[in-house]
Amino acid sequence: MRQSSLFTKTKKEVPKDEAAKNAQLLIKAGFIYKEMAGVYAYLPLGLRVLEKIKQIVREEMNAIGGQEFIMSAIQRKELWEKTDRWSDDNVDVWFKSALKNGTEIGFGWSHEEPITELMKQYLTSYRDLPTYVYQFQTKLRNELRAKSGIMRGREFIMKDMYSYSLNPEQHQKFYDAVIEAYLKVFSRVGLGEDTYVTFATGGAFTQFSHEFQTITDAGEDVIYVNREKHIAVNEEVMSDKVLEELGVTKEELEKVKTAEVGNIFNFGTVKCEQLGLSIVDAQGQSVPVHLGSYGIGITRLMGVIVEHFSDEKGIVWPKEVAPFQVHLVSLCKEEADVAKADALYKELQGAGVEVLYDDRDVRPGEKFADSDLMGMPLRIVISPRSLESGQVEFKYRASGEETMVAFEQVVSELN
RNA sequence: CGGAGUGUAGCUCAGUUGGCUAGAGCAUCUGGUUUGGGACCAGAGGGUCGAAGGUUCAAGUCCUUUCACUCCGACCA
Repeated sequence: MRQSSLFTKTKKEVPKDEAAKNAQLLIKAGFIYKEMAGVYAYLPLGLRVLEKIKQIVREEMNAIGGQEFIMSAIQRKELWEKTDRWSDDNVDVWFKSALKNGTEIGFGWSHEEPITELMKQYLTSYRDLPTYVYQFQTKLRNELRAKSGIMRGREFIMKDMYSYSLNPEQHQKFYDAVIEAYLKVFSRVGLGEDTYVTFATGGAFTQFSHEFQTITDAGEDVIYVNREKHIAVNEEVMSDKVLEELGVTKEELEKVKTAEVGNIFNFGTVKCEQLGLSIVDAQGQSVPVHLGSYGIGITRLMGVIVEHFSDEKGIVWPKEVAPFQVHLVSLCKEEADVAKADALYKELQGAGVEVLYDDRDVRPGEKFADSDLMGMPLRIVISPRSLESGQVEFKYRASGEETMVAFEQVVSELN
């Protein structure tokens, strides 16, 4: 994409009402726009990052048998009454409205109820199990206080997956597969080192649920980790008894701030019993289904990545989620040089390289500052100076390493 | 929802005890000079001073109400 046609612009100063580093950088660099507290628009560059993250998640969910679809954001009141989660006393994040005829509706803050209702039409036999479905959905939550930029919004995108299993064994098998898949996701987006499967409150069905917590000062949670054993326990379930069960001592644990990027639950059969989802087993008996719920906050994950990968100059996108792999920065002015820059741009595009081409007529300093701020993994500078020797300059955003590459060798150098 | 703070140009901000046509920097536009780390010179456009009501000869400034935003806390299946 030519930067001269990109409608967004970078800013030198950020709005003073934005304190979170992730939002400051993303706004400065033109990736997001703040509509109101906790509500952000994703601009072209930001959208590309979101899509990159979604694609990684999609691949890993498909790999363990997930089927993607998408539900509605508008939900019926009746379903939530069946599980006693419609009342504002029980769930305080509801956005609610009403149809013209007075029928009350809610805007989905979660989808366990409606999806299970939907599944009643399709899951009728033990032969239909297990079934795994997931979606990327905009969740709406009327948070009392939005904070931390895109890490805790009132409107955000979540990948939520649900498993319908015949029995505890079948459920557990998938649950374990999800843990592995999630770890792959966080590893692929560059957060593997600092993301821990964390024991957390499990609710009524199991002793623990599992959270995926990424170490970051911007986080809202506190967990205790043992980096060597890669064991982590949420502060809320820390006790001598728990530590003993996990085989670690307090002294071996380090207290860290984290952001929850994923969470998985076992609902047992309770939810399906409440909503009336049962199937006929091999013996011809009607039995309730085991439900599991698995979430990854896509937009939050983007925020955590920015918090994690940035320096004083701007964002440092991991290759896997960068909006473009290459930022081609042209300092060329003369017609012949510009033609060479254009040619290189086309060549890169032709080779399937995602390239943002800074063809703007602005001074070099501004281009470099913008390039650092926007944070593509590789910057290729083409200028009269470099072309004198028939070369371009490669500069890697993360390491700062610079090398000169012959004009003709650029594409092959990238492979 | 409790506590604290802030609303003046697209962004960051100044504006004294109420007083003349509301300012600066950045950004934008025009012309010129520049061209490897956010340049410089000259000029231009851009404002119902968050909103509503009130006091006053006179309100960005004082009073009342209200809305929004930020931070701390509580909350976060």
